[in-house]
Amino acid sequence: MARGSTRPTSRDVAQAAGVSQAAVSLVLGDKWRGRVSQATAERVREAARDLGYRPNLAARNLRLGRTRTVLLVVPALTTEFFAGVYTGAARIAAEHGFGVVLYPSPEGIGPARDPFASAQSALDGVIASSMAADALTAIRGEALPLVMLDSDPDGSLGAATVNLDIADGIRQAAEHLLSLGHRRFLHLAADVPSWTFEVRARELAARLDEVPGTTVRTARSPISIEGAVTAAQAALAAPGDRPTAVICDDDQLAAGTYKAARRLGLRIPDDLSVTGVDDLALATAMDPELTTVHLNAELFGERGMRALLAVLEGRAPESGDIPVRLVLRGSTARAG
Amino acid sequence: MARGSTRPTSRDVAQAAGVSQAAVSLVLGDKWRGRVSQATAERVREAARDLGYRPNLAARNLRLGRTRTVLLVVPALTTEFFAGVYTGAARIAAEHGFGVVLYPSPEGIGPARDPFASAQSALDGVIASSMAADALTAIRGEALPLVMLDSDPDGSLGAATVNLDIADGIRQAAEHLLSLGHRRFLHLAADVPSWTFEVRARELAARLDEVPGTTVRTARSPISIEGAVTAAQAALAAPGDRPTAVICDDDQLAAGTYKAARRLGLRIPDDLSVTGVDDLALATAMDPELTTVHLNAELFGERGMRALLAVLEGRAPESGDIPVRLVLRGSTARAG
DNA sequence: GATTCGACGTTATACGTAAAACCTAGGGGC
DNA sequence: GCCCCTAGGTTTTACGTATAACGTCGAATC
Repeated sequence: MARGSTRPTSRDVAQAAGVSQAAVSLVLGDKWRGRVSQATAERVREAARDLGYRPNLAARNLRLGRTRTVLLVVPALTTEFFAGVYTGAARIAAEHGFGVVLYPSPEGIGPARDPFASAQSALDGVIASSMAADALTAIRGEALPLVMLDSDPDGSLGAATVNLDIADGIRQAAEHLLSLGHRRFLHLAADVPSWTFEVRARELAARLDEVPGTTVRTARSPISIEGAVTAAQAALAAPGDRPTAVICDDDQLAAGTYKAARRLGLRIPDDLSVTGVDDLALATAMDPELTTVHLNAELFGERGMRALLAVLEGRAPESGDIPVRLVLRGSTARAG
Repeated sequence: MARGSTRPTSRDVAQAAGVSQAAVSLVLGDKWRGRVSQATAERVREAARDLGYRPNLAARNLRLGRTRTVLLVVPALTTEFFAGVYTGAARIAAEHGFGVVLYPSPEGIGPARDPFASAQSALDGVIASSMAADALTAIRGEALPLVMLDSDPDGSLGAATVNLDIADGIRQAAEHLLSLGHRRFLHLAADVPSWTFEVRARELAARLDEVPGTTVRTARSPISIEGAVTAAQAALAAPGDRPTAVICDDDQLAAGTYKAARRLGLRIPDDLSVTGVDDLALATAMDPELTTVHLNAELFGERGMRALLAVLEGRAPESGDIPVRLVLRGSTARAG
């Protein structure tokens, strides 16, 4: 195809078709109705095909002042959750002629590298998870159209937000465990400063406060299976009456709790009920399968992208949280 | 910062500093030794800072004809393996002033969407996993500098390859199980056409053929925990002497095998030994912990990026496969 | 005192595209 | 016969940057 030398430009196509460069631009940009004859348009398209012409995106972006590319800033890709968010966002983007570039907040790449230098590409807008804390300040400075995922609607300084109804999910989990007779809880919380985790803590405390006789311990852990093992083990082995139910901020923490329970000789769900949040593949791989709050990651990404498109077009984004639901499996049982 | 109107250009900076646009370019491009006085350079830098100037990447890319951006094409982001590859590649890229854009091969986005349209950005080169099959033909057509990950060194048409020494890993696993007395094997293979899986099958067959009295069944499964459950269950329950050891193409398949074993009432490792490949976080979360071939994903990404940089500079990429090692844990035991 | 030279800049140009402004011929209306 | 309109193009310009080519002025060389 490419003759080894340099890529063909629209001028090369014009020459091959015997027209001006402007005509090529009109035809290929589909703006030729009434400006170029049917026959000429066909000649141009044929020449472009023969030469293997691909428009130079740098030139187009420069000319148009926009790139039809948005950045998706995520905390990490160590679980399939944000992969799902990306899939949803990319699908909607593709339907509107946009591309999505992923920016996983760097761990070990360097101290808070600038996402915009990294993407090396001008951007029309940004979708950012509130969990990608170190990238957020840089994003703010750019004054780009911005949609925040799982972020405080009041504290987001006017940026559009798209949220999962995580409060309702935690409420469902608490309700479920209460109805099974549990009264002594452990909240295994993610040690990450993000609204989405603050909500979990607030909602859980609020609900359990309403029920007389309940107690709740809180332990904090980094979001990883290994980290959760030590945190859960310490919290479960602490003096005082042992909790009978553990509410984990996500499925990885729940997996760590399983391992901690094994080490302590506790059986799930007989001695200890456990719930998670996310519904990763991990959740059904464990023994017993994990009762967890299912999050629709792809829908989350879709809604995020739709909101950004709305912002870009000056429309108001769709409002309302995305519903979630507790999936009952084998890790929860009647308090013994 | 940006006054709500439009972003400042190098010309705005020039005006603010009382110099020409060319001088701004020289100073900010660090090419001013002997061409601009120290004092003027400082004035320019200050003006740029005050205005919040950011160079327009589209313009720079157009002018230079390169983008210092490479594309990393991966099959999926459902495990942390390719997240590690990205981290390694991005680290090396950053050291050389490059950015890395991730392109997860689409599942459900559309029929083989063009990665280059998607990235919406001109690219200097591509690093592609051989597992991202549907994207590969599009990549070939672009005649871009290309590095293949885990691809057949002979069949890659001259593209540079960087490979894990997966053959050695499988050999270590087979050796380990043979030394424990196992003779009846199940190979749970990934149902994905990729060199990296062909190598596993070939190497395993070759090693077991050398030992008289061994038998090996093969089952194929899509790469997911759920998919592996059915495949492993069927293969283990098939008529004939049951295998005593299962060699899985990756850890997700191993996790599925655990679940299948539970359903069949088989205990690991007493009734069944299991090995995997990858060493995901999953591997140590399972009970018992999984004996598996540890792959250094970050090093893999680093080597891939280094090879691409070499290609871009016309040097020969470093050769030699990346070593791997079997990590012994609790899922393998003496054949009963 | 003419020449050279380095320090310090400026002017001009090109990258490839999109689109506004312009041109030309032929036909229809009056 | 003149005017205007439309179809079917072309010429020109601008996007913002990097850099090659070109000045200028004072000091140093011979």
